[in-house]
Amino acid sequence: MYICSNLEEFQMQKAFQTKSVKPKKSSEIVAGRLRLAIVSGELSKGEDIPVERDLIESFGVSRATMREALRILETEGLLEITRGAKGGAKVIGPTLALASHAVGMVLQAQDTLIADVQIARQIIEPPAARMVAERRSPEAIARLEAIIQEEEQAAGTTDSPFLAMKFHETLVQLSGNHTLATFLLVLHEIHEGVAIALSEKNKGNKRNNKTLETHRALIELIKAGDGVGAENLWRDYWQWITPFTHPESAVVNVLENLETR
Amino acid sequence: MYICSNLEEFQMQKAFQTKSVKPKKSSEIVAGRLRLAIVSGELSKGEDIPVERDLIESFGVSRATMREALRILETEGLLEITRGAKGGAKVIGPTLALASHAVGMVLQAQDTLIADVQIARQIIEPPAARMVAERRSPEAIARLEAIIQEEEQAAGTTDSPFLAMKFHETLVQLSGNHTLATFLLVLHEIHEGVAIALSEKNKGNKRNNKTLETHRALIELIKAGDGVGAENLWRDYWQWITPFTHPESAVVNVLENLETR
DNA sequence: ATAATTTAATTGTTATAATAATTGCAATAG
DNA sequence: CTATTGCAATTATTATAACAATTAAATTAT
Repeated sequence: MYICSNLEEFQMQKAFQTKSVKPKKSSEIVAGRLRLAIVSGELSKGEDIPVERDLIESFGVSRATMREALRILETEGLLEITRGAKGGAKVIGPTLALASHAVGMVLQAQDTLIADVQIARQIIEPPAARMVAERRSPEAIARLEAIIQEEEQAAGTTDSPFLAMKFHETLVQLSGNHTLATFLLVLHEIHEGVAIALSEKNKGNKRNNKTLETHRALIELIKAGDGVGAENLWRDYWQWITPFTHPESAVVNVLENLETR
Repeated sequence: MYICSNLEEFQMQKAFQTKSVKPKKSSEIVAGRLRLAIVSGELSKGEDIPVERDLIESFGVSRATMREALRILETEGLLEITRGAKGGAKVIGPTLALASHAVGMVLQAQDTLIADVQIARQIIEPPAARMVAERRSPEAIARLEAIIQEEEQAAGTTDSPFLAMKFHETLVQLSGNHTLATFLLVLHEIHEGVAIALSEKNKGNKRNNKTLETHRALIELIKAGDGVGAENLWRDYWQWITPFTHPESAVVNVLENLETR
C-alpha cells in the first residue's frame, strides 16, 4: 500500500482544503450562529436582537464572551450596538462595510494612490453605463431622471456634489451586474472622504454645468438603447473630470482618525 | 441676533460634517492604533506582538477591553492568535483572503451567480491586458514568457489549468494598477473553487491549445506595445472561453460550515 | 537516550461590581 | 398649556479577579 512521503503530496492527491483545524473559541461559535441567522434572513434588517442579558442566558456563555462575539459581528458590519434604555444590538447588515475596509487595507498596505483608484473607476464605470443602456429598463430611466431633477433644483448648492455621487452610485447599481456594482460601491466608499474634501474647490463653477449636461445626455442615450454611445460618453466624461478629482494624489487612507493623545 | 430655528438648517449653514459623533469605545481606539501600526508597516507580517499582559499595561486598559480589540483585529484578518506557552498574537495581514471573503459574503447575500462574476472579469481583464502592453516592461514580458514555457512543458497534464490561471493572475498584477489587480485577484479567488471542479471536464481538449495559442499571441502584442490589439485579443478570448467555464451558473458560496450543535 | 511527567507561560472563560450613556417620564417654570 | 429640566430605569462599557485549558520547554524516570 502506497503511503505519501509528505503532507504536501498527500494534500495534492486528495483534494483536501487544509484549513488549519484549530479549536474554535466560544465567541466565534456564538458569532457564527448569529451570523447564520442574519445572512439566512431569519433575522431581518433593522430588527432588534435580544439584549446582552438575554443573549448571555440563551447562549449560556459569560458576559465577556458574548461581548467578544458582538465585537466580531460589529466589525463584520452586521450589527450596530447602542447603549441606554431601548438600546442593544440591531441588525444592519450584511453591508459593504467590511469588504470596503478589507480592500482598503490591502490597497493602503501597497501605498496605493487615489489616482490609482480613480483610474480603476474610469475603466470600470463606462462598461457599466453601457449595460444600463442595453437593458433600457424603464425603472432605471425613471430613477436616474429623478436624480437629475434633484440636481437641477439643487444646482449651485452644497448638495450638488452629493447628488452627482448619488448619480454614479445609482448608475452602477442599475448595471444589473452584482459583482461590478459591488466593486464600484467599494471604490466609491474609499473615494468618498477625499472627494468631499476636494469638492469645495469646484463649487459652482463650470464643472457642475458639464456634469449635469452629461447626465442629461446619458439619459438620452440610455433611452435610445445606445450602449456603445453611453459607454463612450461616460468614458469621455471621466477623462474630462479626472484632473479635478485627484490633483494631489493622496494615498488611500481607510484608517479612522485616532486621538493624538 | 438670528438663531437657527432647527438643527438641520444650522448644519446646512455651517459646513459641518455631521457624522454622528458617537463616543468611540476603548476597544476600537486600541484596535485602531494597532491597525495603524500594522497597515503602515511598522509591525511587519509574521512579527509577534507583545502578549496580552504587556499590551494591557502599555495601553492602560482592562483585559476585557484588550481582548475585544484583539477580536476586532482578528476579524479584520490582521492577527492570528495562538494560546499556550510561546503563544500570543502574530501579524498575518492585511491579506487578500479576507477581502475576498468579505466581497464574497456581499455577493452571496444578493444570490449572485458565478456567471455574474465571470462577466465582471470579462469586462475588467481586457483593459488590464492593454495596460500591460502599453507599458511594455521587459520584466513583464519575461515573467509571462516564463509561464508560457512552463505551459508548453506541462501541456496535457493536470497542471495545465493551474498554469493558465497563473497566467491570468500574473497578467493582472503586471497591469500596474493596484486597484484593478486587487479586484481581479479577489474575483480570481472567488472563482477558483468552482473553476477547479470544472477544469476536469476539459482536460486535454482543444481548449488548452487555443489557450496556449492566445497566450503566445498576447505576448507578441505586448512586445509590440499594441495596447488596443492586446485588449481586443483578450476580450475575444474571454468571449470564447465563457461557455466552458460556467455552464451551470452556481451561486457564489463562501460561508464556512458552522457547528450544527 | 528516550519516554513520560511536571512546570511555566499564555490565552480562553467565567463571575462580579462599578461606571457611563441613553431614554422616557415626571416635575417644574414660564 | 407648553417647553425645559431633573430623575429614575435600562443598557452597554469598563475594570478586576480568579480559574480553566492549552502549549512548549524542562525535568525526571525507565
